[in-house]
Amino acid sequence: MRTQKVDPENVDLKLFETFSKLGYDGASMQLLAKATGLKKASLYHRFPDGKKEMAQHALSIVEEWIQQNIVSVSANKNIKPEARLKKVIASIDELYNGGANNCLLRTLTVGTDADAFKENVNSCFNLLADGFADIAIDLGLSPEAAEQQARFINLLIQGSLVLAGATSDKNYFKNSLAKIPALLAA
Amino acid sequence: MRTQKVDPENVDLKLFETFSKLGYDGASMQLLAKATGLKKASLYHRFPDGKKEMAQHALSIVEEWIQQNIVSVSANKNIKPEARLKKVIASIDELYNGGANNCLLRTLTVGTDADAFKENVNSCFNLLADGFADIAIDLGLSPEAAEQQARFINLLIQGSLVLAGATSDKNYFKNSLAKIPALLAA
DNA sequence: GTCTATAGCTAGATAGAC
DNA sequence: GTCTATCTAGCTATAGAC
Repeated sequence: MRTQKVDPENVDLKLFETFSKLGYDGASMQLLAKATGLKKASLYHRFPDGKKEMAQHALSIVEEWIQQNIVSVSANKNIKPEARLKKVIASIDELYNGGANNCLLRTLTVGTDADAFKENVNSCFNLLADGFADIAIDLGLSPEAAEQQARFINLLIQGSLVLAGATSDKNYFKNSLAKIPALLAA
Repeated sequence: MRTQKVDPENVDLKLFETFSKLGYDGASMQLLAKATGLKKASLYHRFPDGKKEMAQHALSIVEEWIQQNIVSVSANKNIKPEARLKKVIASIDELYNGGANNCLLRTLTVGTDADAFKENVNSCFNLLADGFADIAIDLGLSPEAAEQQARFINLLIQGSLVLAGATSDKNYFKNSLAKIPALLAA
């Protein structure tokens, strides 16, 4: 196996960023090639099933990110739940660049091939909710209340990103993140 | 002027629906033609500036809808604010088909030509917020609190539509609508 | 005002040299 | 593994008959 001349992790990042910003239909192969620094044919070498595979790969990157930065952290009983919550909120702040970035889970649910991504998008939202619910339970909420609040946090984040993007006012996002601790208090 | 063989209002509706569902990049001229029942060339006759004008037109339809169903109703002092609120919530429920439909204001903010629609999308969100704030003030909230809650309602609606769409669970939307009255109580 | 036909281009995808 | 060159199909948009 030859050495890859372009760093795979950077390719991953650029695919994620481009699909997040432009959605599936808006992210053309030309733009993806320019963003990654690879020619189109090279992208097809890495992703033989084409653009759909690239978007699915971007989704899988998000799923791994959620596992590592939300689910694993949320389940770590060695850390106080308050501290875990602070960590996952900081991670989400970073993921969305303080509210400046779109969410891939949202942008991939609109377009001609939205159905192809729905299952994986749904499972990402479930993972996120599971993470928040884990912390909420350790903070003293009932499992039912924890799940309900965790789902509401997903809603707050998505709504704030839509409004922040549409109005260029990141405060929607910042304010929503700030509300989370109170929502999970017993 | 010859008679238009295809009802303009139905064309408007289909443009709105198609752009809402698929976004700007996903709504191809072919699909728009099929949806409206007009051939591509006929669509260009009605919208000489092409697809961008069609999307802007769909946006303007939404803006008019908001004026008529939210802003005007919210400002109508002849009706009790509680009743006005009920009406506008019912209208929003209808607009989004109980949470089954995407929001055009959201889908047009993602894609290669998102910048072209940002200003009008922003003004639609402002109109919506103004409507809710109007009612909130009449319900006894301070102007500052009214504006803050009205913006939060926009966020709730958008977030709930994203989650409802991604998970096929309309309860996200229904529950968010149900929360609105309490949010505007003095 | 609507249509058929088509121009001109870009899309996603592939072949084969290196 | 990456590239140039290219294919076909789809895209937006236009010309011109009716």
